[in-house]
Amino acid sequence: MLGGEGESNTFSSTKEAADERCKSPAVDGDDPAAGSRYAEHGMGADRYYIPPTVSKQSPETASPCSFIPYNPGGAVYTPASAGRYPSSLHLSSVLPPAGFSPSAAGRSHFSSAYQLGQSPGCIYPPYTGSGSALGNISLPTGGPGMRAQVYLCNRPLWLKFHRHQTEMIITKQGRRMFPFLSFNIAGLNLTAHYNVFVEVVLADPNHWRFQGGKWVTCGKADNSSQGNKVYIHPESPNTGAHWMRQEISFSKLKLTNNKGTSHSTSQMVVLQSLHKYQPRLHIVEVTEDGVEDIGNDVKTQSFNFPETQFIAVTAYQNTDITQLKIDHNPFAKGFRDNYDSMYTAPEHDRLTPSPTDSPRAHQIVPSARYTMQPLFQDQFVNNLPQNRFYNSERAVPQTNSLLSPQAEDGASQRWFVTSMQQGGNGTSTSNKLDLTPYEGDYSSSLLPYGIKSLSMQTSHALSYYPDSPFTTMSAGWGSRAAYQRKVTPSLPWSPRPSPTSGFPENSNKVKPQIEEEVNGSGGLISSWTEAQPSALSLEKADSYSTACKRRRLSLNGPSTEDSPADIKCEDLASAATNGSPYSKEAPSSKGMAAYYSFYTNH
DNA sequence: ACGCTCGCATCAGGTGGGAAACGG
DNA sequence: CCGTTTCCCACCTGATGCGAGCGT
Repeated sequence: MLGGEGESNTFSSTKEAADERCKSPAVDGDDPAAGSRYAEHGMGADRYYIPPTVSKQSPETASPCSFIPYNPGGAVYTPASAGRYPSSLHLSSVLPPAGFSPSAAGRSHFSSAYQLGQSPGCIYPPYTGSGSALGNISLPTGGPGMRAQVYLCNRPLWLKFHRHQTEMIITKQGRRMFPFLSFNIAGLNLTAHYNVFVEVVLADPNHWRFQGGKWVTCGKADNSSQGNKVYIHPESPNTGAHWMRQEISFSKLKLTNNKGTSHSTSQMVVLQSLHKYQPRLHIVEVTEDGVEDIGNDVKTQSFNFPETQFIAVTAYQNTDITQLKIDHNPFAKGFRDNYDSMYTAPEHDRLTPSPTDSPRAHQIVPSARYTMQPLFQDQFVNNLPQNRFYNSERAVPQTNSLLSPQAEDGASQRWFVTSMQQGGNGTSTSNKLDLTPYEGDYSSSLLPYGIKSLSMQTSHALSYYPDSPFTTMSAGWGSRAAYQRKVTPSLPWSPRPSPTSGFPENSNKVKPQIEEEVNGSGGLISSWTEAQPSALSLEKADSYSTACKRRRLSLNGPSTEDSPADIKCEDLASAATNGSPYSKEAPSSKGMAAYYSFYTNH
């Protein structure tokens, strides 16, 4: 582990230094797993795995970063009794269940590969716009094998949920995750073959229960969990070029509590209700036929994203989570209480005509509804009338949020460079990477993004949740329908070299994510390659969002996500990105002007 | 005539809510 | 008794198939 030890040692201190106001009682303060006990004690015993996600930043800089309880959140509990997890777990990746093969079978342990030494100043190598972006990646190490860079595409959405302690429904037949895991990968060998899979491991040794409006521990976790814990991406194995070409979505991954399921183990991950889990991404270099070189740990890399931690439940406990799910998951649209009214609202009640100028939801450009939603919805989500949903102790005070609405608003005005946490392997530098984005409360990070502009032209990865290319953007759903509507049919999934020349067109693919972050997760925003436009949109967006907020609060009018305003927002977001939902081409300046104009006029 | 695009209808499947069932 | 789990429901999305319209 490169520097893993050193980093881990800073864990507790950093945590303490973390800005308390940024902590979410639900996920941090009350989270036993969040305490340093795991870091300090767990580390000693290889029972606990504490990803070195904490940087050695000074308290000043670390505080803001603590917005996301990385430290505790990144902890992964490894039941001593879980034989499937090798003892070598210490500061390393957890070995996949024995059942997993071929890549994991027989492995003694996963390498604690140093996952990208992404320093605040070199998060992403500038994208040149020509040739292969990959070629420009500066590997943190000069050792054998390339170190992958993994980015959680829909991180903003995850953060939103994480603030309230994410819950995932598990059912006998299996329930998809929402938000689902979606990554962008860079730094792989273009021609080498890799298996990409997600493993869901216990995040802590506790059994949880929702009491008094928050999650509290309740005894010990059942370590005797059995069943599949690994979900291998259906496209595995495949070339590095393939994996880097577009988002790697795990939207089909299902969670179940049915240990007996064997037929669909490939799609189901067996979990236990009321236990906290940490998804972990593994990238294993394999031979062309999918056989892993068990003798080379360097070829295995793991990544943890603490914000993706969740508690498995059979029924939602926290209404905040429920509302977030409803607000962001298109399949739950039917539960949006103002779903009808939002579309039937009088024309005059609209801030601006929708693109189609139709009052009916389905007549509104679908993309508008989805794409936009995330862009500003967050701000509404946390500002919904309190009586809208809460009627029981399950309701969690808004204070549970890491940031108060005000804080979030403020944050939304700042730049935030999306960075993916890396760190799974207990690599140290990952911390820096992760935290950097949040540095200064998202205020100061304005880093050029280049790499993740890796192609995202199609949506196969997220064919179902079309957000595909822009999943990121809208926290997961934003880009949906419209984007894929006229998008070229998905290319067949097959290993093939990633056209280096293909990057340019997608150079801004990740951009949407930024947009999402503007309103999302407390106003996170990333600066893509085009800082200027984004900044502008952000500013206006913020302005608009304020108006929307007022509107919603006072009038309880049209829903944020579906209102014409949203459409505009979406358009704006789209326009601001190369991945315009209406075309693969970069938005025309004209279009941009129009969008900006909208904000200006409102 | 042929091929392509578009719109509509249909169907499979995903979603949370709520009530009933289950179990400690 | 209470907390948890299961099942069913209405609603929604997305994929697919089909036919109409249009251009070559």
